[in-house]
Amino acid sequence: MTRRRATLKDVADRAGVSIATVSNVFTGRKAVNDELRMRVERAAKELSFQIDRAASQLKSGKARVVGVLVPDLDDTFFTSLISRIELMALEEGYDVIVASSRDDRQLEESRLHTLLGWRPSGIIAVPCSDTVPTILAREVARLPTVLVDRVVPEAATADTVTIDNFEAGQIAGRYLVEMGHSDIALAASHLDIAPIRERVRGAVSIVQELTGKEPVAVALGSNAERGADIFAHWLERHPLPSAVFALTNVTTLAVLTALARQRIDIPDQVSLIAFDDYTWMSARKTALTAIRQPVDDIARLAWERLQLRMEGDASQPRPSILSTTLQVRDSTRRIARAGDEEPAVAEQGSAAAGERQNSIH
Amino acid sequence: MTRRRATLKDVADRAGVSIATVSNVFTGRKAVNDELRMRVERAAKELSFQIDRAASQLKSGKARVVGVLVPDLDDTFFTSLISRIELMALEEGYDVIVASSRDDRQLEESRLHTLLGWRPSGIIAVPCSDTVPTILAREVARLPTVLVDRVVPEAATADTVTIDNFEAGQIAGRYLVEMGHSDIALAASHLDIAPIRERVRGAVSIVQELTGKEPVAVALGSNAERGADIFAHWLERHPLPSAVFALTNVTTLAVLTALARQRIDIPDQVSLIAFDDYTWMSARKTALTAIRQPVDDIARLAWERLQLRMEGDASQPRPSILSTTLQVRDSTRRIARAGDEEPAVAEQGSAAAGERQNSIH
DNA sequence: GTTTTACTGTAAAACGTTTAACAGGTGGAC
DNA sequence: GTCCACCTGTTAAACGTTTTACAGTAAAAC
Repeated sequence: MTRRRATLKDVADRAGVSIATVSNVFTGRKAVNDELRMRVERAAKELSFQIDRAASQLKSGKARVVGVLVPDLDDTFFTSLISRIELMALEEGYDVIVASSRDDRQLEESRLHTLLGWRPSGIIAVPCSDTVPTILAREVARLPTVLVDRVVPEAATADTVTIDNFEAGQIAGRYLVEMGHSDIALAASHLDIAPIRERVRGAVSIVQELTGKEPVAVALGSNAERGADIFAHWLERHPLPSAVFALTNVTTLAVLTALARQRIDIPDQVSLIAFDDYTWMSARKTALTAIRQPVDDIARLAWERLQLRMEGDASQPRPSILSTTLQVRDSTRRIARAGDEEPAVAEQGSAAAGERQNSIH
Repeated sequence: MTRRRATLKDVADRAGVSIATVSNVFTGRKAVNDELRMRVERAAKELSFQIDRAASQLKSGKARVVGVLVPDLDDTFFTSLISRIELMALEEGYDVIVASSRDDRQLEESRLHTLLGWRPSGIIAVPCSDTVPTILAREVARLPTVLVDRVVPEAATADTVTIDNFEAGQIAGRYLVEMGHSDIALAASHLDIAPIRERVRGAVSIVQELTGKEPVAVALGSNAERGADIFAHWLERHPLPSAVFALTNVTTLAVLTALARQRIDIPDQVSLIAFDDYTWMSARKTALTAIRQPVDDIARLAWERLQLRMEGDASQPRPSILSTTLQVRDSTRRIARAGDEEPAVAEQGSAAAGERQNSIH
């Protein structure tokens, strides 16, 4: 019943040819007479034969697998990356092994270690911190590697694909200032992650330059529920800012949750700029103004770089830096500028405080 | 520079032992003298040696990989499934190969075929239609297989883990009727998918039993943006129902998008029950009442069943059916029942029509 | 008619592991 | 003192492919 799996030899015997011929039929690297080919194909189908990848890979040394490592498989940013990579990999005949580091440096190393055991043709990794995992740094000479998102391009010894995080911060900051805001909170995840720091730096620098005021950054972690608690707690001991810029999609969720819980209205009481651009962000009465990362481009670039490397390109590691765009929608209200014709900020602040009082009861 | 990868033999030479000893150190299936063991471990570290899985698997016949096939890697329901499976797999020392069938029967077969090439220890698959892929049906005797979500448990020849879709429809339907609704639209994805049909059947049966009216099902597909267009279009040629029950998280998104676009208020103009329960559903002023699938339990059960099979359990295939729960929040308004004290439904309908008129301009 | 060339098919040697079978040495039981 | 068991370590044979080298045949070139 549980019959042994068919091998090249079984097919060869049944078709009355040598295993080399069968192999040639399957790999196509040598012409095979039509009649024989058909015999082989029929035999293979009858035995539901399937090349054993382990054996194939062992002998040929070529793997047709890429490893993809991300910090969190529940974060839609990373899964949409994976979805796109999986598609391109499929088209080129590669399979994808996924691993999640769960934002844990140690797990990251160990996941990479087992990933490497597959002798993959390449690795696309989103590190969980901005120090490149030692195991990758060591392998980078022999293993095509592309680092995505959470990287400092200048420090990396491999190809990188990142967005211009500083610019992203600036874009959001400038827009908020243009809309009259200067009392701004930055909803960060972790301040020790390079791209987050850059987003903060971008926003802070432009807001400071234009208004003289410094936005305050709050670290909410990378879990939406816990982040909501932290932000709610923060709201209790600080005056309500006139605008919040969320620096990741998870902190966007955290901020929204906290705000909803305290019945603080967007954008009447506080304006919001979200990060990333997902369907749910527009599927609401007040659609969210958001900084959009070009996920498609990120995935495509990462794959293209990886492919080049897998084809043997040994040139200097190259950083690719993509721009984000601001999707203007309804969650950012124009308010009168502080110090302009009327003391709008104060008014806004007190109104908000009143409402909050209300909701905390 | 691009040095050859270290093998057992390299380590053995450097440590001055035989390759069998090195293998024993790594697999631990035979005791090795402490001193030798340490020599081996040091040599391995110095060469950054790593067992070649292809060779190991070829020889031992054991794989320590499971394949996971889902219909869509952009659907959070499936990715949260994967996330949980990956964690449990990790704990047992398995790696995970993911593949997406992109809701395409043909691609599904071909993805499964390549998945099988890995000789995985097991496969967890969410079929894209309710007919079990032929290739799996054929393999099921020798390959541990668990089918999840989109399956008809009675028809499957493998273990299945599903929710009680009929019951889910009933729960939502009953709740809507209790809240006074009888004019109900069902936002389905595809009506040819068994679980969707069951959800429809559940909702229709209970609503019909309690009110005599039959909810109408609309097929919106499995893409939120396109679904929103379809639903918007549907709204234009039908009177606004008093409630919508979305049967998947994607159609939830589609409905929300269409409603937001036409400025139809939830729950004032139309009530909504969402499907699945994600953070973004509560992170809004009117948090969504939703049917919650026990994703954790689904993933856990699927893994446990798979593990049993991988350990050799050859008993009859067993279906596991889990219950959903209704998370009552703010998106479903209580209205006066049709035919009761006041003609609320008609009033509701005309108000909605007016508003819609407005938005279509 | 002989030599080339081209074309197909096969034999056989790896690839890096696991693992059965064996070898050598030590210590205990008798 | 002999025998046996035990403990460690090694040898060598697979596993199912890919691929090189070669053989055989037929067609083309001379």
